[in-house]
Amino acid sequence: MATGRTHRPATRSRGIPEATVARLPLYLRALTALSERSVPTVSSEELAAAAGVNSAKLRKDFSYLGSYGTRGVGYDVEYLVYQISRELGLTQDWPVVIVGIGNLGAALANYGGFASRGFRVAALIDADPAMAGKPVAGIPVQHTDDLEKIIKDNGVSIGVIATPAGAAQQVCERLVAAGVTSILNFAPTVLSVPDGVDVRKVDLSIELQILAFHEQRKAGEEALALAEAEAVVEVSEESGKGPDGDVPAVMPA
Amino acid sequence: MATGRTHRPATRSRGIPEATVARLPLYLRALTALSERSVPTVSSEELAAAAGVNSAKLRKDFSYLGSYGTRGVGYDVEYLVYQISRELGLTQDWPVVIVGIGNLGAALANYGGFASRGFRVAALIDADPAMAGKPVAGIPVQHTDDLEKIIKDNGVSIGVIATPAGAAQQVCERLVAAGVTSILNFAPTVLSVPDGVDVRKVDLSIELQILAFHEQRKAGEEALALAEAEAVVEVSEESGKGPDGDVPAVMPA
DNA sequence: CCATCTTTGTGCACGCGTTCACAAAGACAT
DNA sequence: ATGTCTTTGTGAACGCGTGCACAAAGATGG
Ligand SMILES: NC(=O)c1ccc[n+]([C@@H]2O[C@H](COP(=O)([O-])OP(=O)(O)OC[C@H]3O[C@@H](n4cnc5c(N)ncnc54)[C@H](O)[C@@H]3O)[C@@H](O)[C@H]2O)c1
Ligand SMILES: NC(=O)c1ccc[n+]([C@@H]2O[C@H](COP(=O)([O-])OP(=O)(O)OC[C@H]3O[C@@H](n4cnc5c(N)ncnc54)[C@H](O)[C@@H]3O)[C@@H](O)[C@H]2O)c1
Repeated sequence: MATGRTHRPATRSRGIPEATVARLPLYLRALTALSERSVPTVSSEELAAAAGVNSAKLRKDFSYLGSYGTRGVGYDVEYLVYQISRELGLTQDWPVVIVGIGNLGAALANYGGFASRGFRVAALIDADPAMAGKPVAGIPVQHTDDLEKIIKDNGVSIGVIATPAGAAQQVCERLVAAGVTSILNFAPTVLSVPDGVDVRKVDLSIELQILAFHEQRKAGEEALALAEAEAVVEVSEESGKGPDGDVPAVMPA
Repeated sequence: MATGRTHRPATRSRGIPEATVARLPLYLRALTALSERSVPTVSSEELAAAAGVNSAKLRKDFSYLGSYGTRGVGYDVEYLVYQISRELGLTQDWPVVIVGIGNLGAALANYGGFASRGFRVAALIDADPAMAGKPVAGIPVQHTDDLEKIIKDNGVSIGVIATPAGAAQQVCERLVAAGVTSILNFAPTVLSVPDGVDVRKVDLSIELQILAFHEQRKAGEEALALAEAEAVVEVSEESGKGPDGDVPAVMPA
């Protein structure tokens, strides 16, 4: 998802696969829930079910972190929570700025899930002078003019962009110039960033379009199945019509 | 990202790879921008740059849809917009319901990017009786009691869940029972759904944790590089310390 | 101390996705 | 018509991610 460099120079350090990294938060969430219920140990099978993944995959994922399980018993919940947290860098505090405090930015600022994992909203930034000083989620909004100073004063390395698409690239450049090296982008634009900066994007519209594709496919197959059931004896009379019009104009009401 | 079934029984119809489907919206967005600037044709190289992908990948992606390019020239923008829209199922209207009209749900309801791509917010649903009837983004919020009726009356097949995590699974089950077959989940939970239902999730917390991992890795490598530069002659005196403590306690200020 | 039973950790095979590299296709000029 | 030049479409190689299946590890009970 990193837009800047799709080509990754391989996680050299201890080489945890990117796919594994993306699942660690999932495991952590499931483990935290178990921890809150004071469950002492958990098997790969149980934890995998809770996280919605294959148990072999989970075990392989954990094997990249080291041998933290006990054969015949399972994994110690508390210990694993600690190890994964440490691996993800959640044992330290990450100050985050949100730029663009509109509908979405305000919702993000109000989101409780931030603080629960070591992420702290250090500042809210918006270009609208009318918003400056107004508190959102208890934090006063600051003006874009002070962006660089805010970043540096707070030692921020993670920025969230929730501005309109047109402003995103420019905001991104200012963030990066000020020292931000990780960006979470909600604006529907491709951000170009220098090497060494990670970008991840969240795009509602893309997710919906992917769902629509599968939805259409389901409807198409259904219609096809119906057509087949009806025209069992019917012979193809007008085939070879080209690559177009393969899906008949059967729209689900 | 589909949580229900990670294992996909292969897109049988004409077999467009899942990875390609996920990129089509990206191409479509770039093409739409070109179309608005009245650019008639575009080469794979240019379009790939605009979409932030490799040009060979883009050409291969398009090859799954058919041969829509002209060698020596490139692709006809308008034609390609139409073909991709058709492939994604965006030539028809998709009524969508949003369940859970809190901070996030309200932001989603206010989002303009919905309508622009054939998605129409058919209804807003919340469990809070105090919200019933109140308009959000011009649409009156309806109570959860009527969920099934709303789904059926509007022929909704795509649902968005923006409730607290605790309510998500239950809401999901009601949606599915009422006929919804595609779900976009914003709640931080694993949803279990029957076969034939697609689930995609958007999880802010997970994205941030992935960024934190890389951020930590960057800081670690930097510290390592510094340490190496300092201790060029220094011999390892206390190695073989086990799999722990590999990253020294050097935290970025 | 030994047998049994559970569960981890991983070698291996397979399939998907990515990228390179190039032949073929066609536009365009002469 | 012929040649040149651009750009597509794709065969092939490679690498990553996934999941099976099982041996090794260790707990537990007698
Ligand atoms: N609302 C959603 O649910 C949603 C969903 C997906 C994506 N998005 C995207 O997120 C972004 C924000 O959406 P929104 O609905 O909150 O829009 P919005 O118009 O409500 O808010 C945008 C905010 O950004 C501020 N802004 C504009 N230019 C800026 C700049 N240069 N620097 C700092 N701040 C600036 C504006 O003052 C405004 O407060 C958009 O790109 C949108 O496409 C929104
Ligand atoms: N706000 C964010 O930026 C953000 C970001 C990421 C994830 N999330 C997740 O999205 C979800 C919503 O977040 P939020 O900040 O809007 O929370 P919120 O508390 O503001 O809103 C939740 C809404 O859901 C409604 N609700 C509760 N139970 C319901 C039910 N059974 N049926 C229908 N509606 C019900 C509540 O009445 C409330 O209006 C949460 O799961 C949260 O973790 C939010």
